[in-house]
Amino acid sequence: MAEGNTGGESLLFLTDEQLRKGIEAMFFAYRGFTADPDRILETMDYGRAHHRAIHFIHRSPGTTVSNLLTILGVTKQSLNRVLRSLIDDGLVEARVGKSDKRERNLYLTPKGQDLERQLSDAQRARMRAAYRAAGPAAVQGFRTVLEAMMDPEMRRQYQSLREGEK
Amino acid sequence: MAEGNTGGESLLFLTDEQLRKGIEAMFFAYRGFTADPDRILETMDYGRAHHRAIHFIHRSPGTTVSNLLTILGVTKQSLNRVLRSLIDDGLVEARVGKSDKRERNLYLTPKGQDLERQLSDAQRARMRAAYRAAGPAAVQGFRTVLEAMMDPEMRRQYQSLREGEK
DNA sequence: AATTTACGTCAGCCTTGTTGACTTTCCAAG
DNA sequence: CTTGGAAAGTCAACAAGGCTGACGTAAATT
Repeated sequence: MAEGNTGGESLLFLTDEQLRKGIEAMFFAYRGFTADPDRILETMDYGRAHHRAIHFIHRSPGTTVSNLLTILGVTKQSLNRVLRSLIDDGLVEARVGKSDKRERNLYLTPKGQDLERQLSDAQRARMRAAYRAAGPAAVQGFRTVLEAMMDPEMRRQYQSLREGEK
Repeated sequence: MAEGNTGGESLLFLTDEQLRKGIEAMFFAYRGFTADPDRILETMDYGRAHHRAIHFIHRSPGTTVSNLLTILGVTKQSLNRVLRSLIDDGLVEARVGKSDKRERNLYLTPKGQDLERQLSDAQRARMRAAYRAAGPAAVQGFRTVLEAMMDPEMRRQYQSLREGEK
């Protein structure tokens, strides 16, 4: 980490100007981040809300509705509208919980997995290109800052989602 | 770019898993990023759209409506609704263009500047905390990756907005 | 048996995005 | 000087996706 940054670690010069640049970088980058999936989604009858649901169901197959509510941070009425259309269209399957029959365990159907693939391929392609252009050290810094920017509760969600990985 | 990825980090292992982590980091971090201004805005009658307009008017005083349209990427009808409420509430002033009288040059009134301060103070505080926690090298990487993630046109917007700085 | 939890749903509201159509103003080129 | 077209504003209608509140049902928990 001994970067060419003004003598070792030094102090951070956090001028308002620098911070404002960071803020705008987030704004413009997030637009790019969602642009590709958005283009795919709008050809179907879906939006970003469907994408988010699909992403996290793919990510944690068998997750319950209330888990999803916590992660997405929306009301059940709002999620239900989205989930309903995905189930009706045969992209998501909701199985009654085995141990607790009040719960619904959510899974992507093969059709749902197809769409998930399309969407995440597009999003990963952009992320990959950005990572390549920026280099490994930058990637590390990118993730570090983003993690520090999350609300504590969301950081826990983010990190706990990483537990299951190899 | 002399590709600094030769350093101890070796080649980039861009597994789908790593890319997915980056994607989720963006998702959760953006939530944190907007959380503080959102809380302030909801006490008034404003939303994120008002925040964006205020931000970029503050940023480039005297900018025209069509400049703003390009930067924000929305329709004029959508922007107009937001702009109208800001003008009616006395936060924004629209002066008829001096050289071209069809244009409207937009400025924040003192009242508008007050709100801008409030909002950006909140947002900067979080950004500052994240930067401090992550360190200077991480900040550099953060900005580099975000910039690489933008659409080319947005990157130009982002960079041209930086020209005027000292 | 009573209460709580998980989920679904109906109804209605708001913000913020969209199209399409139309007008006014005004610069600039013919 | 006339006219074409750009810039801006406005009206109307609509959709996505947030929200609240109220209510129902089945299952688990106490």
